[in-house]
Amino acid sequence: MDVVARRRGRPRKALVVPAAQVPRTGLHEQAAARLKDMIVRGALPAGATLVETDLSVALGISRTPLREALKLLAAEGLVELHQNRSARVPDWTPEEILELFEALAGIERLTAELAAPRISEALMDDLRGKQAQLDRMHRDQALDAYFALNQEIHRTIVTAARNRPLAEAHAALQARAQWARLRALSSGSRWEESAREHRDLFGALAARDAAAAGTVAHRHVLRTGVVIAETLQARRADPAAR
Amino acid sequence: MDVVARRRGRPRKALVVPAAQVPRTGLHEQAAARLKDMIVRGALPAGATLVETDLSVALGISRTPLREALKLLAAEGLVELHQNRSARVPDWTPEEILELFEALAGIERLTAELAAPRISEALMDDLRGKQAQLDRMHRDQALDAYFALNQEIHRTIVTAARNRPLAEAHAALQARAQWARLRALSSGSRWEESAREHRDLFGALAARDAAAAGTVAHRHVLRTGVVIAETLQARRADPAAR
DNA sequence: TTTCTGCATGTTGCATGCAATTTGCGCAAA
DNA sequence: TTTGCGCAAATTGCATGCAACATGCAGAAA
Repeated sequence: MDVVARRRGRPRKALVVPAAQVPRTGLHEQAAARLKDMIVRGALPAGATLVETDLSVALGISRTPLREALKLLAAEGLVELHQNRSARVPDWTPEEILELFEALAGIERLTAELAAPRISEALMDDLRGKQAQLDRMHRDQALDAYFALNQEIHRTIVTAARNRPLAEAHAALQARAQWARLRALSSGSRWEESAREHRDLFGALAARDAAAAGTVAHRHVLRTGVVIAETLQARRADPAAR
Repeated sequence: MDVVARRRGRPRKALVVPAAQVPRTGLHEQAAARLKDMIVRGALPAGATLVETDLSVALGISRTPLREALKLLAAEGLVELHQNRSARVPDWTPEEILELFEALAGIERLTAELAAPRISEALMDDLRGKQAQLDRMHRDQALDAYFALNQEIHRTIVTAARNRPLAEAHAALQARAQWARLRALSSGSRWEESAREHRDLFGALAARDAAAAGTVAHRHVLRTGVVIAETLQARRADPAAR
């Protein structure tokens, strides 16, 4: 049987007014986004068993789109699926988190190296502004805002690298990394170091020094991962520890 | 509502004989595997429109598992899904293929760097054997076998890096890369070069020289990508060209 | 007691049906 | 001719039903 359908008739002419791009999205996509958020924020705790019927009722949708959403999350490593078994939120060990940040560090090294020579002037200006703001937040000790902008800067650099597959790989790892970060809100001692690394990274990019940018990015992310993994390890031994 | 189910009753004791691990797998997974194969081999050509009903009949399954399979493939970039539109096999441009190999080269650099210090003796022996066999195939001009073993060696190195997230990212890119490789079966001129690079890579790994292994792996994959993208470009201009 | 077996219950995997949306095409108007 | 409109057919998105499988427990056997 021929399963390849072909376009029939003349192609429809494009509308003159492209009609506001409302990103209408299917229920499965919405469900995936909501579930991802719930897992990252801990509303669905590590180790939780997800029963399809319960979850579908909770989200107000039927099992069909929910199952599709779970498959998407499984592809990102956010849930574990096994044949004829309920989905589970993985309980990542500190070792796995370290592995994750090792991968993330490697990928951010690549993006930094690629971004250095090919970042556009517009993005460079954007980055300059963000870096200045980050410094202010550091000076003002605005931890939450620093945290958020930090993430945004990393994403900007990934964008500047202009490599779609790498950006996708990066995004796929980010959810789990965010889970770990939220669970081990960085201690103040690392803050100084982090801020300095960010200044170095920006400097290397501004100088279009690919090797330096890559090295700094790698060290920065890996150090972050080590600290987070250590914090998780300590908290695992003594859950009350802050 | 509480959507988190918990284990009830006493845990069942593990079987003494763990019963042969038959990897029973759902229809959606099988469908995804078959479709991936069909796309990579070109049975579903680039640009093809995939109508769910037709595909499900062709595969002998219903639309439900088929839709789940399509979602999985979309996550790997093997099909494009748009709201209320039929799935489509993307028609990757040579530029996109080059981007893909740029990402792949970066990731394989990372895996080579990680593998150099941490590869186990067993895997090193395995690799030694494969490298010797590859040299024989090169000498005997056994192109197909060389091609297949080549891929296997790359996967082995990824395994040796012992980093799950990186391995997953690598695997996700591999399908599209394979699509490109099959469509631009490498010209003989590049063969010599490729064989030499493989010897260099093995040498660097054997010497546990991470930097060298990374550099060689990166150059090797990127060169491959450049040649493939150029071939695709030429063939696009003149489809009859061999 | 401890271990095994069969059954009731809970849960997943898949097929099917229906409504909503898109698409193709004829036909009228400019 | 070209453009716009509207309807019918094709197609997707989602809900629901049912069979297969897994799980936990009661009761039998060791």
